[in-house]
Amino acid sequence: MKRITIREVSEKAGVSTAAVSYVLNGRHSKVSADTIEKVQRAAQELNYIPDFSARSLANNSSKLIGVVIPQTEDRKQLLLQNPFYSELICGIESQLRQSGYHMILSGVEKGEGYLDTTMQRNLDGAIIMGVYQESFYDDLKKVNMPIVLIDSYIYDRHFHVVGIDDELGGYMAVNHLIENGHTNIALVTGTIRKDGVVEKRFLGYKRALKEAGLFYNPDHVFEHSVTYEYGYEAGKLIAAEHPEITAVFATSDQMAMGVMRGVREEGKDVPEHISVIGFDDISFARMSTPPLTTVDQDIISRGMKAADCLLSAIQNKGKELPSEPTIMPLALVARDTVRKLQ
Amino acid sequence: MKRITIREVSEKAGVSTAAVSYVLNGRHSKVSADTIEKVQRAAQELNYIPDFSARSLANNSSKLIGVVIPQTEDRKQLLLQNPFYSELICGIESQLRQSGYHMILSGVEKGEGYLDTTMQRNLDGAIIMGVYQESFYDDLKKVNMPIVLIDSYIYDRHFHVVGIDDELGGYMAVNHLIENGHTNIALVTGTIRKDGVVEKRFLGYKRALKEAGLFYNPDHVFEHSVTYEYGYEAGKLIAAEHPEITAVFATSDQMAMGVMRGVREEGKDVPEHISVIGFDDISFARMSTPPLTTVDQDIISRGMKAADCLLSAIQNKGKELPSEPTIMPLALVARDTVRKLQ
DNA sequence: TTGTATGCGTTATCAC
DNA sequence: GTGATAACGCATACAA
Repeated sequence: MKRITIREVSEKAGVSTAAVSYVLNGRHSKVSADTIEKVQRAAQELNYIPDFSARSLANNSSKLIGVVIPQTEDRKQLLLQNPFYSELICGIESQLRQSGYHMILSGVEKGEGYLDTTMQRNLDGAIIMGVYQESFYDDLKKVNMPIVLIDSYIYDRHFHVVGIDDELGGYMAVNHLIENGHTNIALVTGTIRKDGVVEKRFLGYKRALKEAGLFYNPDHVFEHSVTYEYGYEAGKLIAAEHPEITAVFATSDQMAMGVMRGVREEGKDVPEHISVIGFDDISFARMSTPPLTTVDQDIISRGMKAADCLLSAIQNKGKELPSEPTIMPLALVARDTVRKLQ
Repeated sequence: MKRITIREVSEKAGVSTAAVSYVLNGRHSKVSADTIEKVQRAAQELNYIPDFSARSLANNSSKLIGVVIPQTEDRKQLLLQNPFYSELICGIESQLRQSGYHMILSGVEKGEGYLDTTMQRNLDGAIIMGVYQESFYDDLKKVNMPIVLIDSYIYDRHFHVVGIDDELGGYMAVNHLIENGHTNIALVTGTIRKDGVVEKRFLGYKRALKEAGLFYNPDHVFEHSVTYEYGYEAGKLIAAEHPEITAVFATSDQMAMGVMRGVREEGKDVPEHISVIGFDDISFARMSTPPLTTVDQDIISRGMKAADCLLSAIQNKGKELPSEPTIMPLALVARDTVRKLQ
């Protein structure tokens, strides 16, 4: 299919290429109504489609947004199997497309850094999910483009952050358990890194305990990787060797599902013997057996919000945007995995 | 961060920009070893990163691949919540990135068509998942680029198809049920469209029945949308009003999970009262309760294969590639939702 | 208001 | 082998 250029449009309309460019870019103040009319018709009839590569070259603006998501450790694959990221992407893409932007979705090579892609593609901005090593962020600061971070507690004037109050979320979850009469509550979680989201949730766990006058028992935190498999291990352990535990807060829904499986494998039931609450409210949470009680963060909205933030940062190029993080709301969704004691 | 251009590299190396271009593009036959050395060092020291927009303009090749995935009907969001697509994307992205390509992931507006994006971005190729209306494919044929279809039975010389033998898959599933002594087997499925994947699976269902000398009963096919929710409805219906049915084949894992839920809601159990088998083996299949027996199509491999096909088609520009579809293998994964009768 | 001419960074076509 | 230089398609400063 042959490419229609701006020149052909200009010839058909009987005006200059400059005029065409003005009209098509909405610089209506620079052209007469008559020209606008002619150009628009010509463009229409020829079915003119601008070439973004050329535009990018002339403008230094590509209408391209980089979206980075973590990869699995072993194989070099995106962590997209985690519905949390999928749903985030849904939200992001929908907003971007409606604004005429496109999304380049990719993981990031361990050695290389993301700088290459950024420079090669003249990205207008980027949304980074997950947590990476320091050097990655240093790279990011060098390129002069708006960047939105998701799931990060790195507060730096170079970045906008769209987050949730993870500490509160942890608190809400554990408090719900406490309100239902539980006093021996385990925490099943991924590695607790300084300033990571799980650390905050962990802090919320401790605060809820403390406020209720309950004793924090380090033996009741099961910490490893954020996977269904580890949840399963932890669930078995809890059911088999910790008869005192009546409830567990898992810091992700997938882990919660693993816990339920593990508990069951040891001949106990959820929620009869052990109550479980998760975090995120991924779409599968409601499909689990029994349907999982969890802390809902409206993931898709969060993705949309991140995109919105980025777009407005791009538009306000130059003007500093407020550097306070955007905090999305949380809600406790009570389904069937928490039992009221007594 | 300032952009280093090819000109600066050429100056530093003391050669022409043409020489730099030759070296960097591996046209080593056109330059002396000495120049190669100098250019490489200069590029290294300056940390030169080529601009793909410029390259795209000069070459008419963008190193950009369009990946299209269906959207939800209601809101304009990607169907990425469906792990089937997520996993496909994982496979695709990993292969593309390793070959120096990037992926533009997007849905497609109902009215617009995909032509715009294609032309705007000078896409080198595209991978299309799902099924669309005729006009969409007509558009696709107009642009002269390699295209790979996933989940489609459109055999046209313009497209490569990376598929599975859906008929066989359906057959395998139902046959497994029959081997376990079931004779009244329901089918729970999305809308059966002519030449769609579910139609093939439906055909496999019927063939298995027939070969086993069983009677095909239209009342035992529950056909609506490919959702957890519909699976749930169907499951309830089956458990409540069809005591003769002892097993169901759901044409997607998500539907199967819904069926299980529905069955349970009516006071029956899986697999004690009703056996269930799914299709796809999404990552959540093993996490369901009980773990779901299903027909596994290695989704990630399929994504990788699709990317490989596309890349080799791009490289062989001009030469026709074999137009027979690539068929990926299937495997029955027996977990805990099918009970042996008697 | 309109058109001309130039630059954006690369590659490719030539002469040398 | 090597190096000017003209495309590629678009936007824009400047001249008209």
